[in-house]
Formats: sequence, structure tokens, C-alpha cells
Amino acid sequence: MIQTVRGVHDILPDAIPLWQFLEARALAIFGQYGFEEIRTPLFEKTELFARAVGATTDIVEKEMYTFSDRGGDSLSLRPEGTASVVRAFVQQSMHRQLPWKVWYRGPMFRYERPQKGRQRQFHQIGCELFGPEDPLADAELLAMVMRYLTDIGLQTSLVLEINSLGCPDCRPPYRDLLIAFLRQTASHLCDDCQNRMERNPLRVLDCKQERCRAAIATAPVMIDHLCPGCTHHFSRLKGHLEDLERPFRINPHMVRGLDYYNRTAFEVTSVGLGAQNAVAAGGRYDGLVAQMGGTPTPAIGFAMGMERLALLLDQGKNRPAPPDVYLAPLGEQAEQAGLKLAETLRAQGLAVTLNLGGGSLKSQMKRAGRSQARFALMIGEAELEKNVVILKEMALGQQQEIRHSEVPGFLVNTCRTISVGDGHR
RNA sequence: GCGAACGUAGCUCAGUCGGUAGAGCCCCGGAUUGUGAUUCCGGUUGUCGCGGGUUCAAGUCCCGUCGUUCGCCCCA
Repeated sequence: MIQTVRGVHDILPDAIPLWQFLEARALAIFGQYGFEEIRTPLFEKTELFARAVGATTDIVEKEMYTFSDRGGDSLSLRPEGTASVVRAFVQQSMHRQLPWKVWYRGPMFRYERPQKGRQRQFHQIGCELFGPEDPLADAELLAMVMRYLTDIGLQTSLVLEINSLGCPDCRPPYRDLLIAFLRQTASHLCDDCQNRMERNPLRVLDCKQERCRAAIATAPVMIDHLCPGCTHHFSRLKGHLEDLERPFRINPHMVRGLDYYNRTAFEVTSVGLGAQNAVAAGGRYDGLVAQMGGTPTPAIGFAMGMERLALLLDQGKNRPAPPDVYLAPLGEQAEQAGLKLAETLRAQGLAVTLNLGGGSLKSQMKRAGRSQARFALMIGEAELEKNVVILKEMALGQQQEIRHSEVPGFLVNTCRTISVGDGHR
């Protein structure tokens, strides 16, 4: 038997209503804020990710699905969404129409060891906002994330953490300061952190090892060493959030895995997801557009992990929307008439399940019951001759003969409610 | 890439000291003619993940491998 590759899974019909719900709410809420959807390719030139995400990040160094096409180009399945959106922004010269607000949804690919809330093909919904440098934009974006997460039903158990990562002016001096500090305390750090110290010193601050946490308790933190511009930006953001009464926590030890971030970084975490507890994360990337060859344009964005949201919301199996009518024909002639009647009813907007695969009336009725249809419609030879059908209201167990020609009118009147496909709620 | 646990019917799982593979659910059929979801009766479910090894004998013990899960790493 051929099965899916490791860390890659089907999303079966049972789970689809929840996914559709998550996407529908994103469409609605991001739309309220003026965001439009964008769909970028699932694969791009490898160089795009190497340059945007950072050539020395784990994602680029060891987690990308990279291959050569027949022309010899090195391509990669996208490991995240921002790089492509920035490329599109630059390629389409969108700096002429600022602000540019887009959101995306779709699969991302990273070659990682699967565990709870982490797969090799996973799905993200993300937003990117190009143009404003003002912390007003940061605040509005954060409000939007929290509004979305609250809307879908996660208001409890969520924590919003923010930090400032500084900018090209203040981060290098701080970095030197931190390295100096770490060198002094190196003997107290775990092996990983001793390695990280030179390569990615900020990451040491985020280490979960108890010994490291103790050792870095007195380490200098970025927010104490921000330049005046970054200090002002950060304090205005905090002011806006307080004003909006959106609870948040400042986590001076939070860092971002991708190289392009500066200033505002944030993360929304949830208990109940085990080690992979971030449901949404993002930040500002003011330098990325210029770095990718575009007209310098500040920007901010975030991404949410759909599987993680789904894990938190999953309330068991989702029932499919039941049909209005289960149509049970007996015999070949009745089947022919049934097919036609089913089409007539569907043209009137009704949801109709036509019995397929024959079977006795008993077994057909069994299927009708299982389908949760409100009505069963039986057509046998006797009915064909009399030009009637037997209409049974399943919940009541009552049935009547109706003239064939009157069936559409009767059912349309009775089942006027229209299914909207919001099966989750 | 590192560490650990687990893989038995479509699903959830039992299977003792190594001795002829089980339950519930689901599904299918029947309970006098053409009527579901309740009841009763009957029935099908299997490469015990896969491949080696030990043994008279392996679902059970050993090795490998694939997969899943939980950590580490990393991240949404």
C-alpha cells in the first residue's frame, strides 16, 4: 500500500468544515481591516528564500524541499509565506499603491521531525502590511490577530507577547554587549548555547534549559538598549495596546527565527499544544523589501498555524450537512425517473441524495435514515404507474402520496431554509 | 540530526509464562409481501506495519526498517 510521506497528511471530509470555518472567518475579519487575499506560487527560486529568510537560518540550511527543474534552476517549496509576498510586492511595483494589505492561506513545507502541531506539509494563514512605519499599524495588526483568534473561539488560554528587536542602528552594539556578557558566563550555559553564543547570541536568551535561564537572568536585553527611534516606536505600540485594552506581556527574551525581523516582534501562544505552543507569530521587517531589491518600504506581518488552531478547536467529528431529501427508487424505471426528479429538485436549490447502488427498500431506507435527511422519497413500480411518489418525513415517521408534479413545489415550500455551508457552528 | 514509547479487523482496543487470533463499534443479511434510526437473531471482517533472526513453535523474545506519538533542536 502506498501511503502519504512522513509528516504529510490528508485532511479528510470530517475535518473540512472546521478548516472552511477558519478560512471564512479570516476572509471576513481581515476584510474588515482592508486586507485582500493574494495567492502566490507554492514554489519559487531557492535564492528567494535564501535571501529573504536568511541563508544561515535552520529553515534554509536544513529544512527546505529543494530540487532542480529540467532547466537546471534550483527551486524550493515555500517554507513560509512572507518571502513570496515580498517578491510579488517588488515584482509588481506595489510601492506605488501604498499601503498594500494582503493575506494568504495555504500549505508550507519544511523538512522537520513531525510532532504534535508540527508537520512537513502544514498550513498557514498570514497577513502582510506594506507602507506604514507608524506603530499605529503594528497596533492595528495585533488587534486584528487577537480579534480573529477571539472570534474563532480561542479567547481563553491565549497569551500575547511582544518585544522589540531593535534596528540596524541599535542591534549590533547590543549584540556585542550580549556576546561579551555570554562569554563571561559561558561555563554556566548548556552545550547548545555555547555553540549558539557566537552564531546567534540572541537565541541563547530563549533557551528553555533551566541552567541557561538562570545564567541569563541578568543578561542585558534588547529593549534596554534600543536607540531613541526604536524606544519611541515600542513605547507608542505599548500605549496603543493599553488603550485598546488588549492584554499583552513584554517578553524581552523573545527572538525570531527568521533574519528579516526588526523592531516589533510578537507571538501568540496557547497552553494545550505541548512544545509547539505558538499559534501565531510575526513582526516588523522594515528592511526586507529594500534588501530584495525593491524601493525601501517598511512592512509588518504575521502567520498563524492552521493545524495548531484546528487542534485547539477540534470538538470531535463534524457532521456533514444533511440532505433535504433522500431519494429511494426501486427498479430500473424508477431509478430513471428518480435521477430526473433529483435534478429537478436540485435546480430548485434543494440538497438531494439519490440512492446509488440499488438495494432493497429496507436497505435504502436504512441509508436514508443514516443520511439524516429530513424526507425520504420513495418511488416504486406502483407509484410510477399512478404517477405519484411516497414522501416520508423521517423524524415523524409519517408518509403520504404526492403527485409527481407537485413534489418540487411542496418540498421547496417546506425546506425553504438554505444551507450556507457553515457546518462548524 | 538526537532521545524515548508505541504499531493486532475500517475504528477503539484486549491478547497472561512463547503453544490453533478476540471484544465492542461500524458494516451486511434476516425477523411472512415494498419502509430507516430502537429491539432480537445471524454473518464478514486480519500480510498481528514490513524484513530478517532465535525456537519444535513468535502477535508475544532479539535485530533492522518504515510509520505514528512525545520530547530535544527548531518553529506557525
